[in-house]
Amino acid sequence: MPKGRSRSPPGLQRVDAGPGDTNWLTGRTYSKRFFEILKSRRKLPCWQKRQEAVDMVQKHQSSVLIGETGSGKTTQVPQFLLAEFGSGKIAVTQPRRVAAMSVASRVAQEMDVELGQEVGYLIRFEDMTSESTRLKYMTDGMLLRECQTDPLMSQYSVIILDEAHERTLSTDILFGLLKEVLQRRPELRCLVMSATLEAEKFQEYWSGAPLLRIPGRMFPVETFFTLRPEKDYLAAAVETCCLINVHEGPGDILCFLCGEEEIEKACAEIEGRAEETGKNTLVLPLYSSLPMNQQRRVFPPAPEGARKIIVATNIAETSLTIDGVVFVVDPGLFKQMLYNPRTHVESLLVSPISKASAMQRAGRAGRTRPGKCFRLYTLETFEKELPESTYPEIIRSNLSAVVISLKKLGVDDIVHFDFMEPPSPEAMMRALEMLHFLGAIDDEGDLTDVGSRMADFPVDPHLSRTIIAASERACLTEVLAIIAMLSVPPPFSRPRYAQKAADRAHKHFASGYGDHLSLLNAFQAYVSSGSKTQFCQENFLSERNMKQAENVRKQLASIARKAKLEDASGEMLTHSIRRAFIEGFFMQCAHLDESGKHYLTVRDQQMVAIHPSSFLQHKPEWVLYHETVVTDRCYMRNATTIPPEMLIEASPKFYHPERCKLHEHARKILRRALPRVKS
DNA sequence: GAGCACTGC
Repeated sequence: MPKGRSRSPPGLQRVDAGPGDTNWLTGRTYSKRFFEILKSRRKLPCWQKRQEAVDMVQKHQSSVLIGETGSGKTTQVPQFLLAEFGSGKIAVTQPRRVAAMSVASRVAQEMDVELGQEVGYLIRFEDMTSESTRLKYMTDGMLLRECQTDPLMSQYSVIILDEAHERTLSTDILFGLLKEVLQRRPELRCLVMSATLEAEKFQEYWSGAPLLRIPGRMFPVETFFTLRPEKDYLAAAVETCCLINVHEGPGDILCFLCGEEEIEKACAEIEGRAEETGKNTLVLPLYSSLPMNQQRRVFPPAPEGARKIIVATNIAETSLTIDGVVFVVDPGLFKQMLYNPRTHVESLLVSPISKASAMQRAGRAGRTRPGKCFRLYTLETFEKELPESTYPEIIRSNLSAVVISLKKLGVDDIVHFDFMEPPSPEAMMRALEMLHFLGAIDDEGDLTDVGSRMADFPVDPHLSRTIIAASERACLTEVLAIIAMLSVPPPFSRPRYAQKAADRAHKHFASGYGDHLSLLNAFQAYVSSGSKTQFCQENFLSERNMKQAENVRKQLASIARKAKLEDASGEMLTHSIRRAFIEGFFMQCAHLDESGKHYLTVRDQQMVAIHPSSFLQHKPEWVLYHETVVTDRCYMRNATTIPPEMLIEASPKFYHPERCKLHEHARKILRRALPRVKS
């Protein structure tokens, strides 16, 4: 309860304090800075609509708010609602951790409270909330996790799903869950906030929820299209950057490309051309695997008289915002992960962006003053070929993790779950089939004990099944370390200028069994090294990714402890570790074909090869692989040798030479191994 | 013997 006297009347007026008022949340006198910030907050477009926003949420259980860039929706609307609703907690979800952190910190300032007290954030690995927290910014995945222990979301009186237009996997699942919770909790309020379009789609899904549209505050951006389609988007992008550099006035350039390699190539070319023209230009690459200190270089303003040219992936479309950009070069492409449920193969493909993305990219030019956007495609392409919005993640993903977590949340009838965009029946079937193979669901489709324990772990079902198996085979510590390493971006760095040296250093970690055990060697060496920074430098390991693996391992270990999984390191570790992995990956194995040149997967006899980055130096008869990646060929990434008798022992149904459906050649090898099988 | 968009639990 507020202490002291507060002259602010209850309700919405609380946010618009005057001199002498005390903080309605804490009872403390407002600081000078509070009033300074308040002055600028009052100018945000959101501020004009605050009564409407509050009324809408009060009158309707679910509502939609479209707030364009610069409207202030993310920071202001939750404050309005908190002031008006008085009691109860408000959750505001974000797709990304950094956003949850930085917005919470900003709002804490605006409300004149200490971050982590009345205003806080909750993300994986960090809980910056306390008992007094009333406004909680969190990742959407975190709210989903919370539902496992509190399916009615009972601690909240309002739930705001922000950036809903991004349609992350977690947001889409939360949509469906919330719809059910709202029926059981009539007092609960839900507000879906989105930046773009799709308003009707949201309204329709939320059965006619009211809609409030708040304009943004941005500078105009003039958009140009090419007259003819470009054959070579990379060359066209480089050319356009150079032309702007020479012919346009001051202002930084942001150029969107698809991947690391082409970005580095483009940077080199633009730099070379800029030198020829004698322009003072700073060319900077930007992509997520770039070390942090190099990523940070894009933010400071260019030196006096110079121009910054930033060549970036999609990371600059939503995750990072760079001020000072006046020109945007947009080839209209990005890399997208697509999952084919029929073949079970994921592939990373260059695909056209959506109209919504194109608008978002163009908007990056109008943050500080009027800008220009050069689209390297025709107006006709834009109008006729670009989809309205990007395909939601849920309809292009492997659903096994989604299905197991819904089962754990008590959603039994997954097929009739109210998805805004229902995934294909085939994708659903494949996921159920996979979970059945893993023993996570029974013949009736109900979650088994094993499945229930698997769902506690924030990893893919193949991996959580491996964890359960490891606890039964006295190798949990080691398997958790390997899984942590498999869950982070590749930890072995191989800089262009020192590839040989990197390969030599990495050899120290090599295990003859293959990549899983090599990852373990690297992790153990890292953990026990004195100076970790120095160790990573000397051994060409990415310190960022190693630290992340350490975090993941800690979290997994703590979940395992709570689940009372057995953790004793036993004998014959290399044997039991591989045996544990088979439990989760017996469907992801491949055998050498008769010619001894290619591998065939056991799942569908697809031709695959060991990835060149593998530690495996020879071609073992049977390997287990973590994943396949498709480029010009199909590669198995992270592969480990498996003796055939171990496969028969683990899964006679799939590997018994007389019962399995494998090629004759594979059966021949299995037959030879049969006498060695321990029954 | 070749390449990893971007997130999240």
